[in-house]
Amino acid sequence: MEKDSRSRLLEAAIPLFAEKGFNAVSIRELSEKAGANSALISYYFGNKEGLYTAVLDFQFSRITTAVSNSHSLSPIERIRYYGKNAILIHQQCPHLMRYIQREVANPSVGFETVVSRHIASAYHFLHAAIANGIETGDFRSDLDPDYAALSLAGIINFYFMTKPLVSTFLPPAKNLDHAYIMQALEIYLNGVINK
Amino acid sequence: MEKDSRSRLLEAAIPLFAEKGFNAVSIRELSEKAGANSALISYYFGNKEGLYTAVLDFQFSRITTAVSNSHSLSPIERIRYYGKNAILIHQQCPHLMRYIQREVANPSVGFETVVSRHIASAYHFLHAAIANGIETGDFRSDLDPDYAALSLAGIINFYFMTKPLVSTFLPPAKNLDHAYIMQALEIYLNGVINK
DNA sequence: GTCTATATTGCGATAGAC
DNA sequence: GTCTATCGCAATATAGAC
Repeated sequence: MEKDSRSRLLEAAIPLFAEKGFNAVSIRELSEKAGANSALISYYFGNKEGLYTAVLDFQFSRITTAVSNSHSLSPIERIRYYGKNAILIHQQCPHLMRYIQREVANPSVGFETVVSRHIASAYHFLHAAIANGIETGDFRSDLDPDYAALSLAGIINFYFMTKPLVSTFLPPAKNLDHAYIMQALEIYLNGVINK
Repeated sequence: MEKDSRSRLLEAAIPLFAEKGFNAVSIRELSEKAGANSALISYYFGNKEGLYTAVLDFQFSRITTAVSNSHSLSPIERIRYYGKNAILIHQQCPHLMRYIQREVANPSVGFETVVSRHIASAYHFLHAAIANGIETGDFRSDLDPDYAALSLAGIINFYFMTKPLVSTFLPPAKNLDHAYIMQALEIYLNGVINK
């Protein structure tokens, strides 16, 4: 059973905008791939930009749901949880990282209302985990929770951001994501844990 | 004394392409800002794409020169050198990071010939520093130099990539770049040094 | 809700004068 | 080396039939 035109347009837009960017995708190409008429973009989303914002909304909501429901974990467990979850998210939403990159490099109209909020919720998750770890004495007391949170975000997310490029000069591995994240978490945790 | 039209076009293009992306900049806007005629873009660079590639070439060459002439440094010193240098590069070339992001998210025709090579040279610098540190016993022997190099690149560069966004929820500091990089290097070095 | 047809605008590129 | 003028094309958006 085929979905309705609105859904088909939205789903066709996800990989197209991700791979080519907003300007490089025409509503003709979009509607053709969706098997719908190009006039329906204006009908359902107002205009091309409205469709893009709808895609953003759909993609970024995945981030906030990912860092929810992880209370009752220890600081160290929450760090590991973040790393494992990153692998999962980018497997399930293979286009999300492109949208993050595009929005950071060149914010669209939906940046403030959707992008910024979801990124902030991920950041606050990390910040809380580290601040908590400093309190409990698990982590070094000379850490700044803001910088340490950003360091962790960097060591994990830079890999996914640059994966298309970086995997060309990385030795092949059967499970590259897992191998990298395990090593990265090891380095990071070793760097922040109180000894 | 004003520069020639070719130089003015090239220099006007750098911030424009960086901020808006290739497609969102018209040759009319470009030539207007450069104080030159739009027909000169074809005359000097073949077409708009040729101008973009010339800009890429100019921007990315900064990376390779940055990691040259740093022999005779110890592994740990080379790690710190990389961090300090990153601050310097992004101060001197404030648009470079945008080009890196754009090229990673959406490679242009100049990707293989210019982008890929310069990024690789930075990567090899880090890889060599870490492999050397493992040999000398400065760094832990269970490190994989590939993953460890990428971890360092991530902890440093993610900050610069996301700075426009992330500095909105980071507490203000008199020298944010320096403060972050010092903390990040501390975490990283603590994580890789043999104890 | 979906279609065709079209209005309108702006683009990149170039021919040819100077 | 620089300019004007313009060609040809592709883009988004919409009016109006069904």
